[in-house]
Amino acid sequence: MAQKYLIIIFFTVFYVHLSVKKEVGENAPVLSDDELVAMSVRELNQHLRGLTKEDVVRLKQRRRTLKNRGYAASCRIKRVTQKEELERQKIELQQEVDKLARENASMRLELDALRAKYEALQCFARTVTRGPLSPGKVAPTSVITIVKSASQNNSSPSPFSAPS
Amino acid sequence: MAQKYLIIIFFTVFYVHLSVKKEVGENAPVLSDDELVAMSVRELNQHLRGLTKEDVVRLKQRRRTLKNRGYAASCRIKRVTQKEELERQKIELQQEVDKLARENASMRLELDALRAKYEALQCFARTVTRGPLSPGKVAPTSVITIVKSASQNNSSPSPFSAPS
DNA sequence: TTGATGAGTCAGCAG
DNA sequence: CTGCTGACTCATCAA
Repeated sequence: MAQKYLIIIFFTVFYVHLSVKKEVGENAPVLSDDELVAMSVRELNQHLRGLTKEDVVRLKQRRRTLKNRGYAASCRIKRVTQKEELERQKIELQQEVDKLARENASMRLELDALRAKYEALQCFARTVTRGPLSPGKVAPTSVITIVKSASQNNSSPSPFSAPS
Repeated sequence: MAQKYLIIIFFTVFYVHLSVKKEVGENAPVLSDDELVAMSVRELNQHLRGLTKEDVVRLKQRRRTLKNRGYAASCRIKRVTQKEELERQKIELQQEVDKLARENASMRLELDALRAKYEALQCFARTVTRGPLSPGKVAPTSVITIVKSASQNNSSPSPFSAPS
């Protein structure tokens, strides 16, 4: 009857299984996970003396699994580290953009102001140079005169201020 | 003897295990993973009719596991998507920084050039205005005269170039 | 219950 | 072999 053979097979399988478990139960506790994973190959080989071939395989597999656990952890840490790094760089670049934009805006203002001053001076120079020649038609241009007292105790006073 | 009981226990355990496997073997193939995972709860309940309580649990668990597989996949996709997005934004910001820096540099050149032109014009104006009056000592105070030109199409040609 | 995510496990690749 | 990473599973949390 088939069931009889099944029982025998099951028992056999389980006996093997049990005995293996027992051996593992006797030998494995000698090494903690931390010890096993931190051990060098040479140290490991010394602990492998007098063990079943199967036990050796089993122990090596446990070591590999423990190592993998660590690799997985560092993989995750690396992942979040890289992400944080990316975000940090992004913030840094954003700050640089802001700084440059501010510089840009202020320079644009400065440029506009200087252009205006330049043009004004240009007109003034025109009137001065051309005025004496033909006082008649100076223009449809308006004239603004600004007096600025710049020098306090200047030995060689300049009639014109430097551009702001 | 203990082993006798162990055999009985093992056999019992395995008999249950086997029969369960058999039931799964009979019922599971009816539904593919894709079908099961795509099924609504209501549809699922209809397929659950006439199944062992244990089978119901098993089928629901398989469904949950399949769903989880999908969740894990979208989690990974999301992760790489976010990373790509971050890198994209970083490149974008870097380009903006470059653009602003270029603008900045050219404006700085323009500003310097204009300042030089302004000062040259200023010197010229000084010689023109001060030369005739009193080449020596005019005053401890500086006077700036700014002329604002309002008209665009000036009929009279300008002796000075416009600011570049 | 559903969806998301950290951790652990395994497969499989690269050095 | 060692280390890394994608995929899967499970536990666990939040909605």
